[in-house]
Amino acid sequence: MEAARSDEVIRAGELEIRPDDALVLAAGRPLNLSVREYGVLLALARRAPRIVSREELSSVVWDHPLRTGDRSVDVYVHKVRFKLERVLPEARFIHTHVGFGYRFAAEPSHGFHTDATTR
Amino acid sequence: MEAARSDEVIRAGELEIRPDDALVLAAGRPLNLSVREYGVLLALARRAPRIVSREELSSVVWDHPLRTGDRSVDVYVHKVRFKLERVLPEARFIHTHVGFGYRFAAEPSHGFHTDATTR
DNA sequence: CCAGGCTTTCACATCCATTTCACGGGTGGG
DNA sequence: CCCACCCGTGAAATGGATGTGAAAGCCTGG
Repeated sequence: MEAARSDEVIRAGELEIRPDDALVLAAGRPLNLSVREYGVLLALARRAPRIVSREELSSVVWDHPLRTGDRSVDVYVHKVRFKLERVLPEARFIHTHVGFGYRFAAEPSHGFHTDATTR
Repeated sequence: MEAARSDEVIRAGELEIRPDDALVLAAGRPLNLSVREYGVLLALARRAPRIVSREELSSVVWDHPLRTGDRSVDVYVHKVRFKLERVLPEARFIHTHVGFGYRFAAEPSHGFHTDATTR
């Protein structure tokens, strides 16, 4: 065969991430993510259920500390959310913790009431 | 490099690859591919559904690492796509993942909507 | 030596990703 | 109620990656 692979696979609901293949599957179908989008998703997923700060995301995905006024992390979280919601509307994967950062977890989209899970 | 069992057959939609005979059938009809074209197609097909980087394609098909500025992989992907589309217009087999590489899979040509999830 | 196919290289077109900006809503403190 | 800060979001601006046609170089069978 070819190179040995670590066979790492991250699953959350209908989502499946295969870091070895740079591949993300949503309900079995491959998702087309850009490099940064993929980086953000993977970084969050690997650290679940921890809350990951923007600073950490920046240094991990962008490879440099977060500059003041830089909104790129927010923008990319938004892009990933958008693509995920498109394919898997029934679940939410990236949760905001105001003042702290973001947290990855597959949770049902519903949650009306003062959602205690995301605050 | 690609040793194989004498009965290996890869099928994807109307496409069939028989590595033992270096033969590619499109809807039952043999397709005429050059050595490089065949190499690219086979390498991608064997690694499906993985995303295969240009670097990997270069080392597998060309037998040497990808030099900076070398576009031969892109050119041959284009040639294979062209020949496949000519014979099987209803399906797309080689998908681009910008920043990552190419992925082999038989998918209907007619894109769904503005769906940017899988190009 | 010649012809034709294959391969490589190049130039340009196009598409896409990334960054950056702007605006607005939300929240919590005072 | 006002204000400072945080976050969501659309969109312009920018740069990089990929698609593509064609020229140029190679190789092999005849």
